[in-house]
Amino acid sequence: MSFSEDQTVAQLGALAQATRLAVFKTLIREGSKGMAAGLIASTLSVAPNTLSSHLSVLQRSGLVRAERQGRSVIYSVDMDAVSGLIDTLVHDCCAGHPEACAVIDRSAGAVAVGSDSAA
Amino acid sequence: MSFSEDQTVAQLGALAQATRLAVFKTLIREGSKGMAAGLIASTLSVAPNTLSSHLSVLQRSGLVRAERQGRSVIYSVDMDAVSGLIDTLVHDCCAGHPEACAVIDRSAGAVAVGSDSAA
DNA sequence: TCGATATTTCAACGATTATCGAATAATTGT
DNA sequence: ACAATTATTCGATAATCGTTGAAATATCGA
Repeated sequence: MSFSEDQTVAQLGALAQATRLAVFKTLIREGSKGMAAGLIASTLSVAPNTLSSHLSVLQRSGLVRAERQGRSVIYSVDMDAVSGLIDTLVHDCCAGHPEACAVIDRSAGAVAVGSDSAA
Repeated sequence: MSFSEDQTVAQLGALAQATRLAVFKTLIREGSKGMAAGLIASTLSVAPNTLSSHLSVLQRSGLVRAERQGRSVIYSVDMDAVSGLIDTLVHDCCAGHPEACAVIDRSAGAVAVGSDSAA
């Protein structure tokens, strides 16, 4: 269920750019309903062709899906992939040092570390 | 307590490179005791000067700290920064759609989403 | 089929990145 | 002061990245 190191790097890289992170956040907000490429472009004031290349990076990383719908292409976040990425990060952080995760438990608030099903 | 978007991008970018992700994992495993730059270099078979530039990226992002100890420079992970990054990611994922986080809760195993103190 | 809409692809460019060899600091022991 | 150890900085180079304008593709409606 976990990701290869290469894929993790690709997914982190996909989010490690201001425009793409903004796209990601926008898509997350839209949920499973997704959003058309053109609407994302106008919402974020990004040129359609520039956005297209960013969307392709996000899609290639697996964090985002695309589905043609008439003239539009609807993009949406693959929540399983996102949770997998977060899972990988959290798992790496706890590697060999479960007590290190206490920090995450405490300061994050929204994240609680429990069983180790992620191994 | 949260990070600016720029800092989030910088931190994701710091991890979005194979060598740096390997350094990060190695340092996580060493915990608060940290590890000398040279030892990291030989452990990962990376040239000292190349590693130095990667360490500087990690340090500039805030994910990693450096402390001079005699001739060596000991690097260690700032767990607060790591938990902050994970917190930010999780928070973004839940933005406006708390039910989306159910996926994280289910598939991640090690991550459970509870109260929304991250807002 | 034609024109309009929506998106992607292509070629080119400047900017950034990862790596290397060599030179430069900083620290320690003699 | 000198040599040895540890790490960083400096140029240079090849590769990758983000953006742009123009052209191409796909879909729909008249």
